[in-house]
Amino acid sequence: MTDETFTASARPPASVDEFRDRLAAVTTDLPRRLRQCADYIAAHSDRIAVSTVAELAAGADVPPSALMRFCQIMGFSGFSEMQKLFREAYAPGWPDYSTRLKNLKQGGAGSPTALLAEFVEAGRLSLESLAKTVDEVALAEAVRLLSAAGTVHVVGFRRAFPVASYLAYVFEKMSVPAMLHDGVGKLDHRFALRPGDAVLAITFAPYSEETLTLAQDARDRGLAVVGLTDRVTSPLARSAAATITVPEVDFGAFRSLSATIALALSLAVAVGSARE
Amino acid sequence: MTDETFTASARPPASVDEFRDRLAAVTTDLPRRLRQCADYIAAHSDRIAVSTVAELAAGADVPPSALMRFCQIMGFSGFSEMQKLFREAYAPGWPDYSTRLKNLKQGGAGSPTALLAEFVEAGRLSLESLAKTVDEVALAEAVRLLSAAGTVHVVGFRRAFPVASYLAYVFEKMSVPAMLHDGVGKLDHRFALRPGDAVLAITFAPYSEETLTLAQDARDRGLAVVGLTDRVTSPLARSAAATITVPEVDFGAFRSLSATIALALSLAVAVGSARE
DNA sequence: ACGATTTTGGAACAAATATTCCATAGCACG
DNA sequence: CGTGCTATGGAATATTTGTTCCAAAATCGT
Repeated sequence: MTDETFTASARPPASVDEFRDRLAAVTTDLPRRLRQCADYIAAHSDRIAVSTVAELAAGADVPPSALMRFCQIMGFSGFSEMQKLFREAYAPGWPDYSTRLKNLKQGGAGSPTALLAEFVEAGRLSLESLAKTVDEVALAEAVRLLSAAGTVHVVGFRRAFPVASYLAYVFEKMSVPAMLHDGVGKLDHRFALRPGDAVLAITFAPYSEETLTLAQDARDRGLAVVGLTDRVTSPLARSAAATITVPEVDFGAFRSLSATIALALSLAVAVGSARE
Repeated sequence: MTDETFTASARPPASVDEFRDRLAAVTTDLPRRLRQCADYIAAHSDRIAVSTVAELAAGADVPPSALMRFCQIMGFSGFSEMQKLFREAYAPGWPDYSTRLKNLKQGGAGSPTALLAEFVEAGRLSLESLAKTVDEVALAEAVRLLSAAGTVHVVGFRRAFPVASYLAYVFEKMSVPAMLHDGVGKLDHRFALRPGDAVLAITFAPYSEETLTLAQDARDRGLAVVGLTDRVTSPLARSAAATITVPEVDFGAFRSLSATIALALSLAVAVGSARE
C-alpha cells in the first residue's frame, strides 16, 4: 500500500519542458487507458490550458477518472495543478503582439501598416512551418556535400537572387571559397565549375531556366548539386544530390523569404564551421 | 424596465474580430467601473481564455460582478460564453512548434538543425518586435516620398544588399521605375540621380561608407532620401527625410533579415499601389 | 483454471467558479 | 435639499468542474 504503482515522483514538473521530459520518460510501459491519455496529451498539450477534464477525456476517449490518474502519474496532485502550469506558461510570444497586429491592419487594406502586418504574419507562419517540416536528413546531407567541396557556386535569379547574394556574403565572411553566379553581362560562368566543386542552386516556381540549366550541367559533369526550392516535385530535384524544400507562405504576389533566409543561413554557417 | 441601460445587442460576437469591433464601439460613454473592465480586457484579451472571472476582475481592479455586467454589455449571456469564444479561437504559436524547436536544438550546438532553430527563433522575435515598435508615421511618410518620386534609387551593400536587390525586384514587378545601385564595375551611378528622384538607402552597423555618401549626396542635391537602418542614431538618419528603424535580432554574427525584408516588402508594395 | 494483482468506469462527493440579486452609495436634475 | 435614477459591491445561490473511492472487469502468473 505504501509503494505507488508507477513512479509518481514527489515533485511535479515545474515547466513545460520538464513536463515533456517526464511524459516521454513515463509513456512507455503504461496500461492501455493511461497510454491513450499520454498519447492524446502529447499531441494536444496546447489545449490543456483551455479545456476541462471532461473535454480532454472525451478527446482521448477515456473516462475522466483515467485522466485524473494520468495527472497524478505525471507528478501533479490533480488536473488543476497541471492546468495551472500550462496557463501560467502561456505568456511568452505575444503579450500584446496580436492586438498590435489587429491595430496595424486597421489602417485599411492597402495601407502600409496593414501590408506590414500581413507580411509579418506571413513570415512568422513560414518560419514556424519551416521548423516543423524541415528534412533534417537532407539538410545534413547538404552540409556534408558543401563542406567537402572545393568552391561553392551559388546560383539564384529573380526572387531567389537576394537569398543567393546573402549566401555569397556569408560564405565570404566565413572564408568559404564561394562564387555568386549573377548573370551580369550575360556571361554564364559555367566554365568556372571545376571538378570537386559544388553548386548550391535556389529557385522557386516558376523555376528560372538558367538555374535549372546550370544545375543540370553541373550534375552531368559529376559535381555535387544542392537544391533549395519550394516543392519536392520541383524540376530542380532532378539535378540535385540533396534537395531541401522551404514552405514559404506568400502574401499577395510576394513572398517574405524569411524561412528561406533562415534555412540558407543555417546551411552556410554549418558549412563554414565544418570546414574550419 | 424593458429597455437595457446600454445597448446590449441581442447576438453575442461570433469571432474575436467582432468582439474587438464591439469593444471599440461600446468603450466610449461607459460608467467608470465598466470602462476599467473594457480597458483591461482590451489590453489583456489574450488572457481571457485561461483566466477565471475572479482573476480578471482582480487584474482590472474591479469586483467580479462588474466584470459580469461588462460581459453582458458585450452581448454575451455571461462570462462563460465570452470565455468559450476565446478558448475556441485559442491557437497559440506552439501547436507543437516549441517542442519541435527543442528537438532541433538537441542535435547539439553547431549542428545544422540547432543553427536552424536559432535562426528561426531570431527571425520570429525580430518580426514580433517589428510589429510592436514600427513607427507608423515614418512609414507613411516614406511611402509618400517614394510614391511622389520619379525614379527610385535603391542602394545597399554587404548585408543590406540582399534587401536592396529584393526591393529592386519588387519595384520592377510593380512597374515602379527603380534602379539598383550595386557597385558593379566600381561605378557609382551618382549621375543617374535626377531632380525629382528619390533614394531608398539601406545600411546597418557598421555603416557602409558608400551608402552614406550616396545618401548625403542626394540630399545635398535636394532629392528625397528614405533611410532603412537599425537605430535612430544611425548616421544615415542625418541624410534622410524619413528614417525607418528595424529591430533585427542577431544570432551569432549574422542577422536573419526577416524583419528587414518584411518592412521592405510592405514599403515597396505600398508604393507600387499608390503610384497606379 | 484459479487466485492475486492491476486496471477500469462511474457514481458520489467536494471544491471552485460563475451568476444573480439586492441593499446601498453616488449622481443629476428639478 | 430632496427625488428618481444609475451604478456599485458583496453576499447568497446555482452550476459547473474536479476529485475520490470502490465495486467490477481484465490481466497475469502459476
